[in-house]
Amino acid sequence: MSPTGTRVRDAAIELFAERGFHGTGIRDLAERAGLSSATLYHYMGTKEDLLVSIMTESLGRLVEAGERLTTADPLTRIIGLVELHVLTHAMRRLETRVVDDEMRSLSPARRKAVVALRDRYEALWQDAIDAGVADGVFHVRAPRVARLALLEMCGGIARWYTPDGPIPLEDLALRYAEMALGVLGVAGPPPPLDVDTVRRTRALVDEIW
Amino acid sequence: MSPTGTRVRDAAIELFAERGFHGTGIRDLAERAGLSSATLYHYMGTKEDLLVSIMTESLGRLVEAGERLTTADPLTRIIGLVELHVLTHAMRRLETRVVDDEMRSLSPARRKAVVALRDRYEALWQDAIDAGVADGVFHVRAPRVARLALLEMCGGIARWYTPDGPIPLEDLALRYAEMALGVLGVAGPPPPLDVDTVRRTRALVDEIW
Amino acid sequence: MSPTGTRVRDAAIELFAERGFHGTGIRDLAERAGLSSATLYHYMGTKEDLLVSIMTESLGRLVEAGERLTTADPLTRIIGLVELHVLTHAMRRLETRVVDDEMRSLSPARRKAVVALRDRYEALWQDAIDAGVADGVFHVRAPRVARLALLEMCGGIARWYTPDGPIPLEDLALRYAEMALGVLGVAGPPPPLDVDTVRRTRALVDEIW
Amino acid sequence: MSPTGTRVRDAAIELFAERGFHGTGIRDLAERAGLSSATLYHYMGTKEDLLVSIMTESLGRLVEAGERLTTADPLTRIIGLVELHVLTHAMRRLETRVVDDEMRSLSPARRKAVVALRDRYEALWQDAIDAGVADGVFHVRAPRVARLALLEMCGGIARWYTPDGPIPLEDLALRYAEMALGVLGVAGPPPPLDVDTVRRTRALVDEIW
DNA sequence: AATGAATGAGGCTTCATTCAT
DNA sequence: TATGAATGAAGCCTCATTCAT
Repeated sequence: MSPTGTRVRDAAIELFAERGFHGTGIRDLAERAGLSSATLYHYMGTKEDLLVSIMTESLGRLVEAGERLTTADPLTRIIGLVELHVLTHAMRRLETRVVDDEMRSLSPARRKAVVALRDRYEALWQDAIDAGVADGVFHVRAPRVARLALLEMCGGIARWYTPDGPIPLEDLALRYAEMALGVLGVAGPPPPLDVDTVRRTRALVDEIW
Repeated sequence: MSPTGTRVRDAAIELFAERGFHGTGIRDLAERAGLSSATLYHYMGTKEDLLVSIMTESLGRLVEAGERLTTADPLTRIIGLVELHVLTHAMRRLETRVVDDEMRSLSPARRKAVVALRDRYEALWQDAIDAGVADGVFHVRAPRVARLALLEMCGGIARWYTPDGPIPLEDLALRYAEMALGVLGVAGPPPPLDVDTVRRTRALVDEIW
Repeated sequence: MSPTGTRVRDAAIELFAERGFHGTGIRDLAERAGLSSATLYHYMGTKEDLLVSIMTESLGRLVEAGERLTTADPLTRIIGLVELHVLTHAMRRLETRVVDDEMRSLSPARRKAVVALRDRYEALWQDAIDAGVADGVFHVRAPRVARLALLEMCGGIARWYTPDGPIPLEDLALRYAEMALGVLGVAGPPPPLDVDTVRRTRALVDEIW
Repeated sequence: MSPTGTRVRDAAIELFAERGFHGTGIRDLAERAGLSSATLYHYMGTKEDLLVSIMTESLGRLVEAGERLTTADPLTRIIGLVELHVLTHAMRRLETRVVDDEMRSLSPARRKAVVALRDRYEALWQDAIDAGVADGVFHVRAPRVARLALLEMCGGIARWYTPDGPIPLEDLALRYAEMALGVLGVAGPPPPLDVDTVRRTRALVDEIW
């Protein structure tokens, strides 16, 4: 993408995240990107097209990364997914917030494809949870509820994370992994829960973003 | 409040929850309430006043209910808070979504008071968690992160709950309580985790709403 | 219709006739009607709705008047139709110009109904012509072409007529009737071609408009 | 003119005729001509310049052809003018429609010259009609009205003609000539009304266009 | 010869709000 | 209590045009 195109995109991510899609005007976008509002339209279709492309790209990357983790055993998988989710929601907090919050702003026609992508991603979580329950390593009585709870819990970091906080991001990822295992009823801190795993997940994130 | 006033309020809750504050027009509100848009202004101040009053009332009740739970020991308290949060977010899912999602739509001037109320509520959680950690009954390495994670996890039910689902609400509250204790590193299912406690919490909700 | 509604309508008729639909801006309409452009929208739907309603009403009246003439013999009928067409295009020259010129400005969806109405009206002409040919009173070798030529010829008066001109309108109607009979190959001026007939047709116009 | 210049011109004729001047955007023109909208400006001045040049050239040719017919007697002249008008409006229906319909789209400054050209052309008609009336070969009571009616009638062919129709163009020209003589009150089919005359007029058209 | 980038002005329409009745 | 009428500001988007490359 051209540098200006990137500026438009970045402006949209910032503003949609801060003020919401409907709270962001075309003039706001133009001002943030340093363009006239007419020029904006050289770099996007409609405002909704811009939103869709942001969501699609972000979710697409998340799906791609998530699918790389599906080969491992359920425990390793869920740890990887938690780390992936937490890291991306911290490192890309603006665009992930847009994905998580602005689904409702899409027109039905455009929503379909985005929801399908999100469902693919959530299915990775559900599969890992179900497999862990089947293996007896997770103990939850309502696996679907657990998935929803975990996604909400881990994604929540995008609502408050800043790199200036007292806890380094890799440690935060570990804390979330511990909490997630608690949610899933895993007894005691299992071996894969160390910083090296987090770093491997982070490398994955860096590769795909 | 007059019956018509209630209709306006309910319409606003529904629409703000579904489409967001900026996605909802005065005309939408009027139509949903069965009034002309001019008449609307007999029952509200500005659109933002309406939002503020919805948020203030909802949060006010949550705070009031939460403060009734502060006498118990940390474990009982956190269980009560989780149940309270889950029950209200399920039973009043629209208005709680408005509270959770539309803070950013408030002008700075109006936001202050609402944020203060929310902070009071969240402090109840933080106090309970910190007390539990001090007592050695909770085992978390980042108590502030745990609070944020728990609130996000429990409030998330408002994004998907419907009374038609397969799991009765009281059971859901129990599941969330179990997951919360997992997050907090509590070992084994403790005594207060039964349906009677949920029912007591529900009675509290019914009393205050 | 409310007085203001009528002002909006009249402004639209004037401007659409003078500058065309696409050459008329919403601000032009508002200014001509003495309103703000926002207020305009209390009295119309979209700009296209306004155009459609003008065309539909005008054509509707023309059809209604035309259908009152279908009982007579072909010669009397065609004379009546010519007089009707000429009188309306002179007396209502602006709205008839809009009807005749702005069909192409309608979106396909809206065009359908208007074209159907116009076709109904033109069928009255074709039927009269065909009947006259069958009766041997008209002598034309291409009746469809004659219809098109006559309509164009008679409607053309809307492009130049002004009440201040040297020839009174009723005389103009007679001149057009004479020319029309010439087009249709009728030999010699037939009896019904006098001012009394024109006055009867004019009474019909006055009744229906 | 360069081939590309011709493409631009042809695109403009098509679109101005179909959608009107104000209904045609620069982008539409560019797309139809297969160029970018910036490149368009290498082949034209402003959009209005393009319109003016189309109208001027078309009218100029009409005037030139019309003036070749002024030597004959009134009857032959009017027949020639009718044939010329009908043939050009059928063979060049798009550009003649632009001439006939888009005069109002010209700014006053540019309109003057075009109107002058049109007036020169219409004077040819008026002169022929007046001469015929003076000679006693035409019988019309309002010669100016007859001119307006004839021009409208004959030019109308541009609104519906297609080469695929059931009647060959030369026959159409004859039909229009017959109708025109009817309008002018000429008794009986006079000698010059045959296909050979039409062919001569057609040759004139082919020479000048 | 050709175009991507740029823009001020304006396109149509809706916004939240007020006020006289 | 209720609303039709009214509006300045703003909504998203396209306009015709210019210019550096």
